[in-house]
Amino acid sequence: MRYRHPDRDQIRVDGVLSALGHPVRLAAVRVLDGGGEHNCTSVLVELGITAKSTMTHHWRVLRESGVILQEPSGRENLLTLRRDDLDARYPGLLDAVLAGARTDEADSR
Amino acid sequence: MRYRHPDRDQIRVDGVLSALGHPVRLAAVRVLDGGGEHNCTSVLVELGITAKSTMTHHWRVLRESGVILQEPSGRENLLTLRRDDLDARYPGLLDAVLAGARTDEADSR
DNA sequence: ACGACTGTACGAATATTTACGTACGATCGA
DNA sequence: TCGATCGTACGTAAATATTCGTACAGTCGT
Repeated sequence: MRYRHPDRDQIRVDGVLSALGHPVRLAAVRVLDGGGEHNCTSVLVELGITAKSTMTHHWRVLRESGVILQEPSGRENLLTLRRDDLDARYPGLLDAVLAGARTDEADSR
Repeated sequence: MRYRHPDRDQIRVDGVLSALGHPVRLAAVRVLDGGGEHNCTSVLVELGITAKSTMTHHWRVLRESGVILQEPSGRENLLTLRRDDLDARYPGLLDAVLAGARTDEADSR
């Protein structure tokens, strides 16, 4: 299956913010930002999510808001952060969000 | 009436993002960022919102997520952006979001 | 071909969000 | 004091978001 991703110019900041404004999705984005190759299951396991179908929903939200790319490869679905597009359209936004997530994490421990 | 605002340390980035991830609230924040003194009604009029009670709801979301301050003054409610707190806790985030909103606006015209 | 694996689609249940009307409390000016 | 103004509280309705189970389609290794 092939997905429709918004073009860089079609990305909207309110969509990005509401996509990232959910703990599970923000955590998923942090995993993708951590580097390495990821598919749906590997992130799901890392986050401790129980249902695959729940995660499918979150992937869709992230994909349709322009935050991630989903590329089928064999039976897997490779996931990447659209860092180039986000940095080009919203300079500094993604980094500020990721840094903020680290701040919160440090604070709650 | 006096409101409870979260301390700077209690602000969480997912709360901020989901608060800003709504077109009306993002627009309201842009108005506050524009400078000048604002109360609930002045922003409501500027945004063309119909119901005051709807806006009350959005003010609560923005206040409880730590994005704005609401300070009663006479019969009005003075609204200010918590720029200092947000900049201190999440450097660059607010500016990136506001710049992003301008990018989107320019693109859709 | 077979079974295991990856991920989606769909429907359902639940929870949350959004929007609005109405009523009310507090404040201000005359 | 009276009437107008500011904003909230509450209830309600509708829309959306979240989560999960089940079923299924496609891919891989043997």
